[in-house]
Amino acid sequence: MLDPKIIRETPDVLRASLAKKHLELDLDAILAIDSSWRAGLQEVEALRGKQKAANTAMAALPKGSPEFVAKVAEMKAVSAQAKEREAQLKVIEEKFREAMLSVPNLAHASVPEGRTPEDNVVFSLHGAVDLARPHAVPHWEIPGFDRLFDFARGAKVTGAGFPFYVGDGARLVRALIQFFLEENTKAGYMEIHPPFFVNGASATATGALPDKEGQMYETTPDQLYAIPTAEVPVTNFFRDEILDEADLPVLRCAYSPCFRREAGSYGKDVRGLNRLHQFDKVEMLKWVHPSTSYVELDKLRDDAEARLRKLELPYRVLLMCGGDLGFTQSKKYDLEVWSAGQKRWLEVSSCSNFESFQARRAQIRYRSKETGKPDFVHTLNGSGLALPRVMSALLENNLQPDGRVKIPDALVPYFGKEFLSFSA
RNA sequence: GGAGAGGUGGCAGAGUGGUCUAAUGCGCGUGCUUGGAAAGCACGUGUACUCGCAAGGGUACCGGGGGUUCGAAUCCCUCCCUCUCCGCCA
Repeated sequence: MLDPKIIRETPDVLRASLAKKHLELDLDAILAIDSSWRAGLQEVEALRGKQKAANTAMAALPKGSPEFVAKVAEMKAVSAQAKEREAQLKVIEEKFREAMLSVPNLAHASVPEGRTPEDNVVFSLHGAVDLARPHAVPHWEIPGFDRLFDFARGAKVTGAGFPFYVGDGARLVRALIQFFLEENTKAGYMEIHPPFFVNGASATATGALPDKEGQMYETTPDQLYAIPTAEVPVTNFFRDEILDEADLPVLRCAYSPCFRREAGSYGKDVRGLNRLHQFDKVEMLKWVHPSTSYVELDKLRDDAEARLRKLELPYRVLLMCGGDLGFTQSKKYDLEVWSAGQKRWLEVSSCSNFESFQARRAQIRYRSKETGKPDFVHTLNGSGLALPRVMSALLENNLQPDGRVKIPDALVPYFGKEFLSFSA
């Protein structure tokens, strides 16, 4: 959520940002709701004041006295009017709230112009892509792949996009989760193991609702949402709290499975491990002082990159253009790993600064030492990392002539052996 | 899932229809005192929205929502949460 003052006092700033993000919004309608809300509020407050004054006066009067009875009759009318006006105000308030939730976050000045993913800027490139083996195959064509990554049985038991990981496949998942958690903890992110379902309030606070309603699995009859990312429960960890400024920045990491309906996805993007309804991810999150959030974003991105470097995977960093930025982000980097068999880049991490957008929705603040007053923190998060596409790259890039997959040195202690075998 | 008891400010805890902008204590802040500190004393100490150039006003908030009433922390309904006991169970 944006500060209503931005809409009210500097609508042109928002208009410029909307243009950069290529989003449409009827600002004038929101401004009209806002001014009618404020007019109504003043009216209601005046009536309330009248009631309060009468209340004080009546308390001093004898209960059955003529003055008292007269006052009751008089205040009955005021009370009825106040009730009516309040009901009207409530309707307007709800409209205003909904309107505010439909306002996207501002884009940062450093976000490049552009409309489509093709307009994203290649921020940096790491590792030698031409080292990739020319004869590498997509991971789903590797002999024995189906034994370790059992999509058929997953489809039977649950549905498409819910694979079983078997034997060395399961071992690889476990090793990567452990590896990522260890590395992140060493980098200063305290580990959290969150709930995998959240309520509507939490989903709204991070922007998953109402923006991505159809993308989440929803339970009945309890109306809980299966988390699309650990970002949702963990960001809400401090919901409605005021943090101590001295504790900032707060760093956390969390493993969770992620559940996404991915309605509307199709084609080669969804082959093999590229896009699943359930996948594993370790997420990194930060709550920071507003003055430091862009420095912290760079550090966050570098932390995510460090995981890929340690796994010896070639990758590139994209700086997302305005049109590809998303509803809630102010600035975002995507990390893409090179997948030698598919000969394409696969997104494995997304590092974003939300500034105060999430903090305002979730009411996460810090108390400023300077003013003594609470102010909204800035929140950031980034994958560190998402597993399936990292596995795609590992399988395809590290496939040996004998059909085994070389496990990167850094991962061996977690995997327990140097090669993954499809025949085991 | 069933029965019962609860949910009040940073914390503890009083308040069962009217001056509650919530007693009292603790904590915290400033000052006095002191060589310095403690103790003691004095004063202060929530959040949000809104009006105003400002000084300074106003309104709301006692778990959430709704109701009764001229008036609700207080009465009624409902939901959520916590605790105790029972049932079921990894």
